[in-house]
Amino acid sequence: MKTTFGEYIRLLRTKKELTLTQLAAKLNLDSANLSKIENGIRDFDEKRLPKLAKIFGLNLKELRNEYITDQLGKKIYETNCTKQLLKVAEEKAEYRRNLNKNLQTEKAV
Amino acid sequence: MKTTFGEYIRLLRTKKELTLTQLAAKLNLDSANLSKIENGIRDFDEKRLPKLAKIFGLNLKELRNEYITDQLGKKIYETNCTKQLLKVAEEKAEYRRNLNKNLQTEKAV
DNA sequence: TTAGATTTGTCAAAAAATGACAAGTCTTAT
DNA sequence: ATAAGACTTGTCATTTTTTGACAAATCTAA
Repeated sequence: MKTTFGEYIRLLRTKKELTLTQLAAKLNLDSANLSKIENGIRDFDEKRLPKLAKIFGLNLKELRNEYITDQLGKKIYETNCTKQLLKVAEEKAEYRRNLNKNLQTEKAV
Repeated sequence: MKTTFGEYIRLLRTKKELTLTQLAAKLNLDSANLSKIENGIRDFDEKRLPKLAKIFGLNLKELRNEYITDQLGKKIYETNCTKQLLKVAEEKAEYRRNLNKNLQTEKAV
C-alpha cells in the first residue's frame, strides 16, 4: 500500500460502491468528516479500526499495520526526517525497548 | 546520541552542574515539570528548543534533529513498529512528498 | 535533624482533536 | 435549466490531551 490511509479508505469504499454517507453511517461518523479523512484533512480515529476491518472483511492486524505506517509516514514527512535521521530514530526506539526490558527484569528482582 | 531526549537534557544539565530549579528557570518552566521531562514522563515542548540550544551553546538544527529522532523513536517504540514496517512508513512518507510536489506544480499551472 | 535537590500527585488552564451541522460546489439525469 | 444526490468546505461546541502550577513527599549529603 503506497497511499495515505485516507486514500485507502476511499479505495475500499468506491470498490464496494458505497457513498460517503453510507460508509460514514456504518462507521458511526459524519459524512462530512469522513470526506475530510479521505482527503487527508483529518485523521481516522484508531478506535474505529475494528469496525473498518469488519465492514470490508479485512484482517485487523494488517489494517492496523497500514494505519501505524501511515501515521509514522505522516510524521516522517512532517518533520522532514531524512533516511539517515530515521535510522537514528530507529536506534532510539531500540534503546527504549532495552530500557523497558531492564525495567521488567528489575521488577522481577 | 542513543538516549532519550530527557536523559540528554539531564546529561547537559549535570555536566554544567545546574540544579533542576536553575535550568527550569532559564527555560521558563517549573522544576517539577522539568524533572518529569528528564524522566520521560512528559515531553519537552518543541517551542523551547531555541532556548535550550542557547543555554548550552548547541547548534539549533542539530538539537532539533535530536528532538525529532527522539519523537519518532518514541512513536516507533509505542506502536511496536518493526523494521520492516518502518520501511513501509518511509515509503509512505516518500509518497506524501511526491503528492506535495505534484500539488506545487499544479498550482504553477 | 536540616537544607537543598528531586520526585510524585493533583488540578486547572491551554491546546489539539473530534463531532455535528449548515451551506457550498460539482455532477448527472431528466 | 434545474433538481437530486454525492461530495466538500467552513465553523463552532464538545471532548480529549497536553501543559503549567503548586503542594507535599522522598531522597541525599552536611
